[in-house]
Amino acid sequence: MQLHLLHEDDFFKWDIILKKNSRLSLALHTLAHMANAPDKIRTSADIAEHAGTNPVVVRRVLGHLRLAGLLVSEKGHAGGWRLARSPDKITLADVYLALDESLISSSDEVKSHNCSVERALHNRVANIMTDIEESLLDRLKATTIVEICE
Amino acid sequence: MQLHLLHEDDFFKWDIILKKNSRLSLALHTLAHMANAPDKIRTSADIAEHAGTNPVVVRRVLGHLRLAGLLVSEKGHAGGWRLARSPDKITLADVYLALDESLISSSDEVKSHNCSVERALHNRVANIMTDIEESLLDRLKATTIVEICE
DNA sequence: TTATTACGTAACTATGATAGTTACTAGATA
DNA sequence: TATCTAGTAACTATCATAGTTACGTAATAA
Repeated sequence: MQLHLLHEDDFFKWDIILKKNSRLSLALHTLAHMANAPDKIRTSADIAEHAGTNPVVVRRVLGHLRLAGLLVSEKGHAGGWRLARSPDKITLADVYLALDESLISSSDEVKSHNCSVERALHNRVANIMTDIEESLLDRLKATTIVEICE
Repeated sequence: MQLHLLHEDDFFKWDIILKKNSRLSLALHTLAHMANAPDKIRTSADIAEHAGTNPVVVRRVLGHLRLAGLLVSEKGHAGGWRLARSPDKITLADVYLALDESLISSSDEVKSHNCSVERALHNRVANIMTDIEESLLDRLKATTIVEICE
């Protein structure tokens, strides 16, 4: 434990996210359904029931999509969620980015590495992961949420 | 909570690993140092001290590399760890695979999805991630642990 | 105007993955 | 035979995430 406290920054960690991450699943699943009936307004309760989760979790996740301009939400009677634009204008990359997902940890640019080997290793892997993430985004950009339902 | 219990399999989750995963960091860092002095035998205690972690954690992680034939370990006096083959024959991909890392969860082929949209979405994303992982492995294969120190 | 509906969000709890730790066994060597 | 080191089981600690409760805010129907 002392070791951890003394050396916790010694190691870089290039973090790849999405592990057991259901936010992207929830977001894409919901958007895909919305793409099938773009005018229908859905409540977080309905979405949550279909997805097998909690309305608060739904509002939490879809809130990111609202901030990114992919969804709009309305309060009160007959309120709920709907697409903010045509579903053929929403790509998987839009959703990925809206949720701040990234293969590389943002805490990556963490404190300097004491060890030159560590620095070199970090640079190598960071370069690779940056390229890979770019490839991933290119692929995600090539698919819209409409295409999922076809 | 009941919802979770009732519907926990409703959602697919394509898991991408490495998040906050220090196993790969520890493995590569250690191998890179070993590549600098291939004949030197290092104890898990020495490695742990340099890495700022625990000898048991080191043995646990390096054990995977031993099973994969990248390292050998010896017990007793003057025992410890060393490379099993020339460092220019060990690529980053070897290490990645030795640790059973994968961008895609192995629990991905989980129970059937009740929802056709979910199935379609899963297939789309799984295809993309499979391709991306292949690209990643290609990139990792192109770098050996020797090159890190140069 | 008031009741109802639904989002927005804070604060807390539960779960699960991972690392850290202790303690022991097995094997090798001085 | 004493010492050193790996191997490993079992436990604890930490942290990220999801789930939950509770309440405030806004919109609308009556």
